[in-house]
Amino acid sequence: MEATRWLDEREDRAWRGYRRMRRLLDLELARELTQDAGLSEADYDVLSDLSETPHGRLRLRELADLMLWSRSRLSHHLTRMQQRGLVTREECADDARGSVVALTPAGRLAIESAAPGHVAAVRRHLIDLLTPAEIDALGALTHRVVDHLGARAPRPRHAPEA
Amino acid sequence: MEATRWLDEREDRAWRGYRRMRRLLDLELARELTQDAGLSEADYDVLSDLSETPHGRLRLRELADLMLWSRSRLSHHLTRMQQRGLVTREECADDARGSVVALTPAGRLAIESAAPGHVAAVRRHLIDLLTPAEIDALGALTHRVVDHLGARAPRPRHAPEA
DNA sequence: GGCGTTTCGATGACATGTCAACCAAGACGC
DNA sequence: GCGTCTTGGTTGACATGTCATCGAAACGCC
Repeated sequence: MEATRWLDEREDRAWRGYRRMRRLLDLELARELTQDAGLSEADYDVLSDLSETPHGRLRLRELADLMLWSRSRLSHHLTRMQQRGLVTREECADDARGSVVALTPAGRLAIESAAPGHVAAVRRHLIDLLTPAEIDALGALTHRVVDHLGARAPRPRHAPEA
Repeated sequence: MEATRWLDEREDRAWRGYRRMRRLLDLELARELTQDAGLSEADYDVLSDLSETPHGRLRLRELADLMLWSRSRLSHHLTRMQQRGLVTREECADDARGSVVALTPAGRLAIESAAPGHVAAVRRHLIDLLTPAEIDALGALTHRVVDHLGARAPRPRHAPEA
């Protein structure tokens, strides 16, 4: 057990800033999204990912992996979105266990109406506040961290554990 | 209504990277924290903020503002932490409505045992992956966004609304 | 002092997320 | 084909977060 390397002043500033930004940005984006479009961020992300696929369709598992959600969470959430008419579940042709999530016309309308406002909010509260160099730096740094974490994310079959 | 300024390739890369990092980092830090210290991130933040004050004490409202939590959320959470013996509520001398949250010895022990491991994890999965320049850039950029958002956060008394 | 307004915190109903258990069906070895 | 193991998805119990409401106390004005 070695002496802890605490964060120095600059590291601490970055870490605290990150956490605070995270929280404030979340609150504000969620607030605007509910107010302007009647969607939660979760709803938006589901609809957004679906709308980016060829036919607005994805296997439940694929969508869950894409969003880094548990299947359970997604299943519960889809049930609620289905009741609101935003998505439907269809049987899967090539795997009788599976189900396919599909965007309804209402769902497509919802995401298409919500997107411009949401993107504008993302710009207003984040992107447009950054210099081009900062945007590139943020892109580089986040992807590096994602790669690092991603490597350990999808735990191998039996989770050998260190 | 003007044409939407969608995100260009670099902006999109930064925005997606940010969201993905956010999620993965959260999952991993939370996982390690529960495993190593039996604390949730919420627990950790409460204990951490308390331990940074002179006597491990804060008014409930102050703590809520500091954490950007609603009072209701904090109140519920404290009830649970109190049952686990990590904090206590005390009456407030100068304001009979108020209550003061105080760290118990067990609470202080918990945060002091958890901190080194948590800081190490933050280093391992984020800080140590960044160059000094990136750390400074992250500090600068996040604080700018926080200032921007903070200005509109604490809604004025009667929330005049635009 | 008395009255209306605001703040503090707690609470209960409800929305959302997590976890473990489950069933059904594919995959694989033989 | 037949056991066995793994995977896909659902479900129910429970943990956590949100929202509206409430009572008590402080504040401000007269």
